[in-house]
Amino acid sequence: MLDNTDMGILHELSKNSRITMKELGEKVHLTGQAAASRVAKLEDNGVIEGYSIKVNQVKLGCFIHAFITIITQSTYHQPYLSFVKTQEQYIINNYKISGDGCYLLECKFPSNELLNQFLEDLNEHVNYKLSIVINK
Amino acid sequence: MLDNTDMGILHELSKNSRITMKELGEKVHLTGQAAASRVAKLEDNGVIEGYSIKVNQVKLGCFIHAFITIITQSTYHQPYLSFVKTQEQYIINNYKISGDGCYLLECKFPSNELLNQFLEDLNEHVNYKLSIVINK
DNA sequence: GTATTTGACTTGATAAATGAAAGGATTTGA
DNA sequence: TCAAATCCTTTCATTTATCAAGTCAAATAC
Repeated sequence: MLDNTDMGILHELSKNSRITMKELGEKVHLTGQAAASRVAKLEDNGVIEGYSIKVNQVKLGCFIHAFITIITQSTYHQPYLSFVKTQEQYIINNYKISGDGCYLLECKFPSNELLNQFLEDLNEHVNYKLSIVINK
Repeated sequence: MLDNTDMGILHELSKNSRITMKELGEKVHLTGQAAASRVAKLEDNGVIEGYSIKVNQVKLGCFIHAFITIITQSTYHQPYLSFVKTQEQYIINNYKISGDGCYLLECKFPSNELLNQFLEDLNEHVNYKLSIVINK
């Protein structure tokens, strides 16, 4: 389904998705037009889901990057899920997981105060274990 | 430092980083040239770290998305870190964390067999707790 | 209070990329 | 063997990006 050229295209676009089709073509030994049509095909069949940017959260004022393992006593998760929806500014991802916990919440916070407030609010619905990212 | 227009630019580029500067300008009520110069400034001061794509890992044959909490008995982490470097094809992120464990490893695997092999190899250096992502 | 500087934007000209259409290899299947 | 399909290249018209002035307003200095 995908050949080495396609993998090369995905690799190059992962490094820099704003590259021109002409440059991309040069990297994988195609003309710009051929590269563009390959990329269009990768979009059509859903391999490429979208184009995004990497934002430096620290420079945006979010110093704290945390993973929070969610443990629910209740089998009724809706209160937790509703709460998460109200906290979108802090949430990067909410994974439903198997293993140690029901959900793994990836979050960012601009201060310990706001993290503390978030945890207090969170604790009204579920228990949790907190892990702070020190380095990547 | 960053005004609402800059936030709008970051928002639009997060949704689609391949938008033309002309279109981006229209969305935030600027000319293409003004938008391009704002974006250049955001790149220069490090707010925008890069441009990337979202790849559908399932379509690439990686069905299993896992978080592995790493617990080391030894204070000497180098064997683990060296091992991780040899397994780049499976590793999405390796976070050093505080809390329950020393590292949080985000991985993808094309099969249970390869996950199993990975865990066996991993277990030669450290202990771990495995969480499989069911949903996002 | 006026002049100067600075920053952010617009305009306009030029260079570059994109998109569409046509055509040429190569492969596939009847 | 022939026809169809796939993938690529070439060409050209159109769109976009880039660079250099030029405008405007606010801040700063004299």
